[in-house]
Amino acid sequence: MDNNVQELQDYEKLKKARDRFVSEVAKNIHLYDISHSVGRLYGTVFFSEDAMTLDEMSDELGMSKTSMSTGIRSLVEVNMVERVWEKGIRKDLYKTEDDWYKSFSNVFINRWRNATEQNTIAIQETKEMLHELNDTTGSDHLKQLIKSDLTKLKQAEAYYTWLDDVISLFETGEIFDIVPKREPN
Amino acid sequence: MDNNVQELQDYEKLKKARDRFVSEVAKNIHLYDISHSVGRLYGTVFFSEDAMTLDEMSDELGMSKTSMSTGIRSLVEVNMVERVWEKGIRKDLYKTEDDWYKSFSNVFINRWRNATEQNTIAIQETKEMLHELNDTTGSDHLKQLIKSDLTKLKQAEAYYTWLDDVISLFETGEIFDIVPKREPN
DNA sequence: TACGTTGTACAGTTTTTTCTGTACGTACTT
DNA sequence: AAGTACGTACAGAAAAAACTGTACAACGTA
Repeated sequence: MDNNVQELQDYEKLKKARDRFVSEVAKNIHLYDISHSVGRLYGTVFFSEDAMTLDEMSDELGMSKTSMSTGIRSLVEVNMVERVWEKGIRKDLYKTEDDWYKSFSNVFINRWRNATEQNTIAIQETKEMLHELNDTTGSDHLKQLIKSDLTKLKQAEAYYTWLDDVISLFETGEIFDIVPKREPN
Repeated sequence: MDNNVQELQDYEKLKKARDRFVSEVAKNIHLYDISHSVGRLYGTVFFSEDAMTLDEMSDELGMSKTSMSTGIRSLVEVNMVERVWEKGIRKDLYKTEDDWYKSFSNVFINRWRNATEQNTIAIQETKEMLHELNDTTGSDHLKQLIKSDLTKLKQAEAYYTWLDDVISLFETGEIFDIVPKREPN
């Protein structure tokens, strides 16, 4: 039937349209420390009408089920995707967290919080090492270098403290008082 | 001489101390889309008393001069490192931008601004494609899917608009009114 | 209990990224 | 003009990351 042919072509067009967006998301998702194809995976699940099974994702993306499994897991870990249950369905089902403010902020906050924490610890430890060295060494030149290093570290430390404050802004949700959420129109 | 031996050991300790910090920076620098070893390179230049030449970096890190060249270039491109001139020195000299607020914010802003822009464009285009399809298709089911897709895209769009606002906060420096810079103490 | 389904650990392969050495262009020096 | 020093383009090597197929454990079903 002609109608069916036309309809199939139309579905193809839908796919194309979706793909335009998914490709772009995938291209930029690395900013959230997520790989390109996991980004595509996210996009695929995002557009799916219903929650998807691993097999469906595998079909849709033409990739191994193993990849889907690990990919989805990493998305679940950062709360961008959640597992859902449906009566009578034995397979695991997944859907994207639909609040982007939540899902993306979340990833962002976790990664950056973690990094600043680690860096701050490293600064403290480095400072300690330098102080100790300063107390034990007899070399004036070395003491001079240490002094200069400490100055640099203190500046870095100040920056990380600030960054930490910024992250808190997001963590507490205060950011939404300053930059209000936008309503879809 | 015993004193010399001791002093050498002390310099080693200085290196170790610096390394503690540099390693951590390198570990987390990927959040700024910079690779691990370019992160180490940054750290090395950061601690150097004087501006460094490519050869010095190469020695210090035990890596090829070619790598130093490309690494430094990428750091210069994102304004984390700058080239400096010193009278009588023919080689290129580099030092780190010492205002971390500037250097890091800069990288961050550029990358994210770029991503949101591209994503927003993609959303617009996808929306157009969907609207067109909606106008031409005869399938009710398809129209339903399109409607659902458009809703999702509008939500994403709202999120990106918000994100764009947030980035502007940093770009304009307004963020510092809200979260003031910290003074090193 | 035997059998089929589903998800994932793991080892090996493929792909991508990073790193190096060579070669060469440019610019300074003599 | 010839010689030397310097930075980088480019091609290939090495390393890292991503992907796949196989095998198996867990669980449900007959």
